[in-house]
Amino acid sequence: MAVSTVKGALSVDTASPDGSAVDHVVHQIRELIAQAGLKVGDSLPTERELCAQFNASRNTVREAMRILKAYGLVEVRPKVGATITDNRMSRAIELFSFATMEVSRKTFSDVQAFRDLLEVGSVEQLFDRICDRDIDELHSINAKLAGIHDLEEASEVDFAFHVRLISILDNSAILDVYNVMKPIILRIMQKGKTRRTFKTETFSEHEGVIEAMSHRDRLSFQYRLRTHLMTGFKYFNEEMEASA
Amino acid sequence: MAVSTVKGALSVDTASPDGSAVDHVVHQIRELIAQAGLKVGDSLPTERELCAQFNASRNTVREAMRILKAYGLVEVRPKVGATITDNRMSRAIELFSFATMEVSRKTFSDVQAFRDLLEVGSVEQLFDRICDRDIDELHSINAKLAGIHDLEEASEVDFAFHVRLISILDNSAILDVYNVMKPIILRIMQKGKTRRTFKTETFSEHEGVIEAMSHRDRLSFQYRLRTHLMTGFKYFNEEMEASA
DNA sequence: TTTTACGTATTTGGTCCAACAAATAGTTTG
DNA sequence: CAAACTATTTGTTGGACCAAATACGTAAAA
Repeated sequence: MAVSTVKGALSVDTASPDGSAVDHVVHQIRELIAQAGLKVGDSLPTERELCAQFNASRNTVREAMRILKAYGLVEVRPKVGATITDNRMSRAIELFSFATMEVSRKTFSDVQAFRDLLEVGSVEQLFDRICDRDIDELHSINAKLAGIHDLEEASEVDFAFHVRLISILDNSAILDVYNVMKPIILRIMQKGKTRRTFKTETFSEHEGVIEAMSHRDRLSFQYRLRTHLMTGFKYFNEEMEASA
Repeated sequence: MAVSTVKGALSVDTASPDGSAVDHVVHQIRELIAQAGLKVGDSLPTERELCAQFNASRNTVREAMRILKAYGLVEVRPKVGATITDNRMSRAIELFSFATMEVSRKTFSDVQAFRDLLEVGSVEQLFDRICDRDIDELHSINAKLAGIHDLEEASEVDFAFHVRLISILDNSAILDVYNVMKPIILRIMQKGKTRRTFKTETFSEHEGVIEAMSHRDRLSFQYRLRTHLMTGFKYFNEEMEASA
C-alpha cells in the first residue's frame, strides 16, 4: 500500500463483481497484489490475516483463494501460505481438457486450416532457423510411432512431432496457443485412425516432411505437410451441414 | 447412473488429483456429470445432496463448486441450484485479462509474428471470400478511430478492425484464439502510441489495407498489413535481452 | 365452481463460527 | 550435526443462521 491513491481507472479494474462477498474478496486481493506491486514468487498474507484485513470469514477467504488458485494466479502450500504464480496458460489448457465434445466437420476444417496457416505458412522463418538437431529430434520423435500401444499414445506422439516442428520458430505465442488447443488437436488426430494408420501412413507422412526439411525443399515441405494435415478429413461425412 | 459400469478408461479421466478432498469432490462431480450424461442446461444435485453423496462437508463441496464455477462449467443461483453451462471460452478470456503484465520486446515480436501468419498468411483464402459488405464494414469500423477519446477505446477499435478482417475467413478456431489473446493484443496496440497516432497513422494504414482488399491486390495487401503489424516495434528498446 | 391473488412454509445457496487434523518451518535438544 | 519437538498455517469438518426464491395452500373474486 502507500502508493497510488490515484490508481483508479487503470488496468486492474475487475469492474464491480456481482456483490457476493467472495467476489468482493477476490477483487480486494487482486487490488492488494496490484497496489503492493507483488510479483511472481512473492507471498500473500495468511488466510487469517486476509480475514481480518477484509472483514470476511475464513470460509469466504478460502473460497476466494480457490478462485485465484483455479485461475492459476496463486499457489498455496500448507504452512507456508500462498505465493503468487502465473500458471494461467496451463489452466487454460486444463480448461479445455474437459467435456469430451465430439469433433464436428467444421471444427476439423477450422482447426486444421488454422494449423496450416501456422505450420505451412511459416516455412520461410522455419527454414531460416532449422538446424541438424531439429531434424534429428523430429526423427526420434516420429520413430516412437512404431512402439505405440493405443490411439491416445499415438496422438500424443503425433502432437509432440508438430510441437517440435513449430518450436523451431522459438515463438512462445504460437507454442502457447498450440498447448491450449492440444485436447482438441488430439481428438482431431485420432479421428478415423487406427493404430495401424499411425504406424504406417502418419509415420511416413512425417518422414516425408522431415526429408523435405533436411533438403530445404520448400515446395515439397509445404505440399507434404498440407496433405498430412488434411488427411482424416475424409472420415467426416457431410451430415449436418447447416447448423446455425 | 445405471448405465456404464464399464465406462472406466474413457475420456473423462481427470486422472487422480493431488488427493485433497476438494479436488476429489471436483473429480467426482465431473464423473457424475459424465455418467449421468448431463448436458448444458441440466441441473446438478443440491450442495447438501452432494455432501451426502460424496461424504464431504458442505464447505468442501462449496470449494469444489467454486472451482467448477471458475472453470465456467456450472452456473449457480441461490435457491434454484447449480446448472451445467459451458462458458469456458469466456473464462479463458477473463483469465488473461488479469495481471497487467508489461509487454516485453519478445512478447511483442512473437505475438505480431503470430498475427502475421494468420492475417497476412491467409491472403488467398481471404481474397476468395471477400465481399462488398466486408469492405464497407471495415471502412465503418476504421472510421470510428476519428472519434476516439482515449487509448483504451482506440485499441478496441483497432482490435475490432482486425477481428472483422479475419472473420471473413469464417474460421472459429482463429476467432476464438484471437479473443483469448485480446488483452495481450490490446496492450501491444497501445504500446508507444498516442491518440493522435491512432487517428492518423493507424487509421491510414488500415485504409491502405482496405484499399488493397477492394482492388484484390494481394501483394499490396500483404505489404501494407505486414508493415502495419510491425509498427510499434520501434518503441521497444533492447533492454533485458537475455532472460531465462 | 373456477380462477386469481396472496401469504406462508420450505428449500437452497451465502456467510460465519469453532474446532480438529495434517503438514511443515523453525527451534530446541541429544 | 542430527533428531525430536513446537508452533504456525492450511485442510477439513460440522453446525448454525440468514436471505432469497420457490412451491404450495388458502382465501378472495369472478
